[in-house]
Amino acid sequence: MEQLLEPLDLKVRVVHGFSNKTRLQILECIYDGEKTVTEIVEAVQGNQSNVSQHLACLKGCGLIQKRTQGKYGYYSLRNETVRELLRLFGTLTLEIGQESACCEHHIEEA
Amino acid sequence: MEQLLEPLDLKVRVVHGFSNKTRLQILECIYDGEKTVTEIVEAVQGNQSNVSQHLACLKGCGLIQKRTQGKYGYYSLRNETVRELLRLFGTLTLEIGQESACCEHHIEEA
DNA sequence: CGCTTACATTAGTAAATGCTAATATGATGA
DNA sequence: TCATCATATTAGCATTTACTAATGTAAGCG
Repeated sequence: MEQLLEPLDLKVRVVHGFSNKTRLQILECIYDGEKTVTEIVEAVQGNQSNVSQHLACLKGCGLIQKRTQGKYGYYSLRNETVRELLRLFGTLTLEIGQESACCEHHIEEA
Repeated sequence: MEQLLEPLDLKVRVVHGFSNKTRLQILECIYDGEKTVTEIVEAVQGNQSNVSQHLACLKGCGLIQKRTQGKYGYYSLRNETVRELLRLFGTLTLEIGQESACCEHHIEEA
């Protein structure tokens, strides 16, 4: 029911997983180990439905994995590569610092 | 005219730069060195206006830099961290392979 | 100068995305 | 088995995003 994706499309999908504030928060909050949905909701101060949707997105993108135990769902990062990417995003963000302007249609210099 | 962004928002903006097919193609096509806009347009088989907009976006996000010489604009990756991130995206994509499902509202398993 | 090349910008639109609110499901325990 | 807790799913809407087409600008050249 789904056709094979060419590598580039696959890559876009993977990258896309990182590109949202809530999802980044989720990823960072499980950086050190698995957490339940409720714990994640608290950590990112989000709403349950919203976080749940983002978790599904992240899982669909392959960035995280889920382990179910009883009524709890435990989410964790997929592997070290994901962790390494998160680290590098931090590094790059520091390098770019406040220089980076706006990405939207109306680019204004700081 | 622009307020300081908190680190997380800055990071979101940076990540966002990577999260589009055309932008990813642009970044990969200048992976090995600077290129002019025309060269990039050809490489990604895009339309000039569209590519130009994405270049502005990438520059705004801080992922690339521009050097102007005469009527030519040469674009190149910002630094090694950007290059490293591109490499890691490739790695992670391979790791995830075709497992990754769809990120949209209608998640269908392959 | 006027034409052409290289690139940027604007406007409008279609599509993708993210959010909230409401509801559903499934495990647990009184 | 009924109530509750943990989580998932759905629907609808508002916002953001990406694309195309048209136009603007500046450099180079005859």
